[in-house]
Amino acid sequence: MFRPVSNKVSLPQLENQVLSFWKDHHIFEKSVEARRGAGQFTLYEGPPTANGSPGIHHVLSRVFKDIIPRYKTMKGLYAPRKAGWDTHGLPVELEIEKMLGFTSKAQIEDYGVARFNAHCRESVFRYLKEWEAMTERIGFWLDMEHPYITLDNSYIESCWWALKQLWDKGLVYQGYKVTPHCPRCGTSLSSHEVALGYRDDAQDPSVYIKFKVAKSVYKSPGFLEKLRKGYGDREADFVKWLIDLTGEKPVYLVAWTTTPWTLPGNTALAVAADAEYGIVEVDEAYLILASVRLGKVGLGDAPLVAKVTGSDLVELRYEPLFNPFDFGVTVTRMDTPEKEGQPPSNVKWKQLASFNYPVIAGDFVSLEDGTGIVHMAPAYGEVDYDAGARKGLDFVHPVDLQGEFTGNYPFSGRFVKDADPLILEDLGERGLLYRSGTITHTYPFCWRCEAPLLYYAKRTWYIGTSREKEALVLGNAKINWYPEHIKYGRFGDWLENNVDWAFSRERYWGTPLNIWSCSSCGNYECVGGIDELKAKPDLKGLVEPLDLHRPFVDGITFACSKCSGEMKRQTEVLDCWFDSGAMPVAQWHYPFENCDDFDRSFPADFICEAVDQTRGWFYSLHAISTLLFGRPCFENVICLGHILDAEGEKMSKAKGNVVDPWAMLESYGADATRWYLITSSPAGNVRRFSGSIVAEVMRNFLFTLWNTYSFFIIYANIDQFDPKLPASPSLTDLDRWVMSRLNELIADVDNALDNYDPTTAGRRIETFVDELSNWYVRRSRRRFWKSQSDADKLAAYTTLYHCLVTLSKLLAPFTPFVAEEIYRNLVCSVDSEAVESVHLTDFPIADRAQVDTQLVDATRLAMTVCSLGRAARAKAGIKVRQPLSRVLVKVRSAAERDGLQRLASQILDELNVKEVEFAEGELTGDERGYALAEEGDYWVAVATEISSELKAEGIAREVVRRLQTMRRSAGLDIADYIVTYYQGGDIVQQVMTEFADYINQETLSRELVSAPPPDSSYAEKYRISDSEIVLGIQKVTG
RNA sequence: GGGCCAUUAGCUCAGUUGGUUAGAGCACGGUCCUGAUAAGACCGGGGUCUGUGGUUCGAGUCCACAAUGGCCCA
Repeated sequence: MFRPVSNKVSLPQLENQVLSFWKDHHIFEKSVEARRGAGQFTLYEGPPTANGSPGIHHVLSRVFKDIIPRYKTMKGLYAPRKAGWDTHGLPVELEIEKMLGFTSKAQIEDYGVARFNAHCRESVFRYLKEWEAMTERIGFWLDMEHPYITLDNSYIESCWWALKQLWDKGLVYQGYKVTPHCPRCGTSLSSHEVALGYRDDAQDPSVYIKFKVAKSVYKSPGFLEKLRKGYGDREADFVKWLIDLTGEKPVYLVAWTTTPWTLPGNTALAVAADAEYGIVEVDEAYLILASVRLGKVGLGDAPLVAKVTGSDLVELRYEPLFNPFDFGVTVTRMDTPEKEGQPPSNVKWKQLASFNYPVIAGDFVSLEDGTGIVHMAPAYGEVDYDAGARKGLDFVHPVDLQGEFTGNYPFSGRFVKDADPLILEDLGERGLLYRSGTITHTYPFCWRCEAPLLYYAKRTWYIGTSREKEALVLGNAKINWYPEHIKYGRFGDWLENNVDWAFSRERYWGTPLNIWSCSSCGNYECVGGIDELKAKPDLKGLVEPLDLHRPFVDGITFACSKCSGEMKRQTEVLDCWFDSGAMPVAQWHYPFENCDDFDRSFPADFICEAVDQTRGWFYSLHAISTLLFGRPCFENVICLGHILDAEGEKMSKAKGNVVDPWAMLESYGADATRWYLITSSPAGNVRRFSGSIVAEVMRNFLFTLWNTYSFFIIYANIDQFDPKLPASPSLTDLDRWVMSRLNELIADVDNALDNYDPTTAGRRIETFVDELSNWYVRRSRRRFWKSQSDADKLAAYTTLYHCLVTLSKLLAPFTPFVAEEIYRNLVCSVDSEAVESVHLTDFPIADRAQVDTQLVDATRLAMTVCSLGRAARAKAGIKVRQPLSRVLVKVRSAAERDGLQRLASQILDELNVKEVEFAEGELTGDERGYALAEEGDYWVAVATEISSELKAEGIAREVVRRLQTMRRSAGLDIADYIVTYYQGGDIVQQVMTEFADYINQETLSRELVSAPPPDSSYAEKYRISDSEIVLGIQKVTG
């Protein structure tokens, strides 16, 4: 006996029972262990950032992460899945800052880093619990007993090891990075934070500045020869020509800016090499700017003295607006300027005794605004800084982290924005201001304190990833991306445009930077592990038990290997993307232990995250792996599109349009949610989330499946079907058809999953379940219902049983709960030897020999014919219940006719007609007395004439239908026997006699009694075909 | 400002190498079928395939440009 099931099922309730079963019987662990020794399939779990509650988009990625390893396990592979949690980073800190009401780093320092970080640690574990609950409930099988956690000492130590490897390869260096900086909070902002604070109505100065060409430089003895030697004849000749042209009159290069406070930091001017520049004479002086901009700045009418190209101007020198040496500000320069195409080295900064302010060429120079000459301040702009690094420009940085001027300028001590007017006034007095106005434009402000953000160069540690660009690109060529366009699109472009990774952060809650520097000689040492640290000479400040976080590592010092001075740790922490990108090694505490585990699980077969991770985890994984091992660490990756709300808007807490996964899980269950996420759109697409479609999925797919299953259980139990009996040899065409479709399905699903396409696989299953329910079972009902137990009945049971058991296995990776329920009842209930879970079985293998494509094609055509036949009946207004004499079917070929002939009984039955005839060719007009429907090359006509015999038979069917409805209304069991009473006119009497056997059989009537129904019976009165009829049914006991 | 992706019925999505009249499900109206079904069948309304050009005998499909939305980078 199978366990009886109701056709009214609560899926969420069922799922909770299945969860208990899995837990009690350790099914996940067994599913993994059963394959030990087989080939390994590795999923790298991208660690969720545990700084908030999981949302529906997290369910999405976890479902796709789950389905592939489940499939691979059933295909016989050993697929351990280690959970991971990303616990460090600015978002965690920001939440604690918010909780404590802090707005600046100073407040954290005052509060105490130890206390602050303790809050961070605690908050992270609070969210871990929520994540674990969600993960379990959606059926994402993952080893959460042994997760990697990025805050563990062991994890941090592996990160240290990884960084030390890069250090030893000379890939780690210190440079400057221009970042948006809030002068009030005293901290840099992440790009996400910057995006929060853009205002498009910011008022700023819009000023045109005159930079005086330093003709005196060229007049110094031998300079032109020097220039000729260093830069070539062209530049030297141009300078000579310019001096000849302009004589003693001053020449100015005109540049435009909206940030006058950056002018003291100006050390170069950039021009567009190919653009035309004009030299105009104004008030006994010459001005140079792009020809196309002359009119825009009011110089359209000024006398044009000469035209030159941008490249002529390159290497021209000009006088500083503010000579840094006059104002007590140092000038530095990278010792070994980074040349194009050359790897960066450990840059040393050298203080200079003189300055050099040149004109350079830049492809970033726009002729759309300004003057075509761009003011460059390497300390205050990213483009400026990059140009400075490449061309070896001077670096002047007279502003402190509070945004106030240092040195002894007239405006020193002022906040930069307040200094703007003073700077302009000063320049104006010296005749260096050409024009001054204001502009309204978009500018970023701090989202916390509304201070204008300043772009600053700050000291930062870099990893020289661009040096390994070729390896990164070659490695990517070996990765399978789904969808494919990411490979050479978004991800490939990112690699092609690779820039060095600025990986240090001036924060508190993170993996501490494992670089110490000597306070005496400036020597740097990178420490690659705890034992290495403990072995350092004259080690001080290490407190046991060791916690590898700030502030506990901050006080650890040791003796410099070069000068015996005191080595102190650099105060920064690592970008948390370094943490997660190092997970291939750090999850195992490699190379300190578990080296075998690492070897076996590297590289991963599969990873899966959303598309925003191209610059995040996908990149950090790829970069670290390539730099450490020279190869990619993942082979296949599904890159998911984002989930938007029902209106196509991004989900955000602020908008209040966030979908709570628990609402879905509680209303419709995990399987419905999973099926929706898998099949509703391809993995890589953006998708709008719709709870109503989750409900639809539950009704249309899961309930159809469930009802097919419960239909089988009901009848199999009545007939005591034993699946262990040998399969019936007398399969009908209907059976052979569904077996054909089943084996096609297995092949399709297997193939799609093998190609990381669960969506196509799921949609195929959906089609099959529909066909199984609405054709196979619908057409087979009578076979299950009939009273005699013959070979045909057994064939139907065997076939449906096989389909359902196979479906449970095919569905196991998709809807693991309902698959488990169906499998356990169909298999385990009747076979104590069977494996206890569908997830411990092998994935079905398609048997091509069982696929009869001719039969499949013929059945498809038969379905079309039935569809047209029903349409024809509807047109004539004749119910399907009324039998008709014949149907005429027009087909295209003899082969089609033969195919349909084979299935004639199905067509007769479905259309309720007595015979089918086939015609070829066009309509002849002989179809009078027929109702007709056509589609494409086909037409189907049903004879509309109803003889008295047919009419009587129709009434008999009508009576059966009423009796069945009454049985149900009376609350009878499906297998209860009844006595039927009836009263009516002649026609009723005739029908009840003539069709007595048929009616008795269909309604489980022992006898038909022509008498008024007794009071104890269930009775109703109807009008059938213009006759009054009274029917009554009474249950027979015993 | 740059790059990538998407845009097909009210909603969610199919639509093969360009080739008859662009499909399905949901929702809506009507009729039918049914002792597995919360389902199903048939009919109906609902589409300038985002727009504009181009290539072609022929474009939802290929190309260019634009719009809208999303993501990433500036």
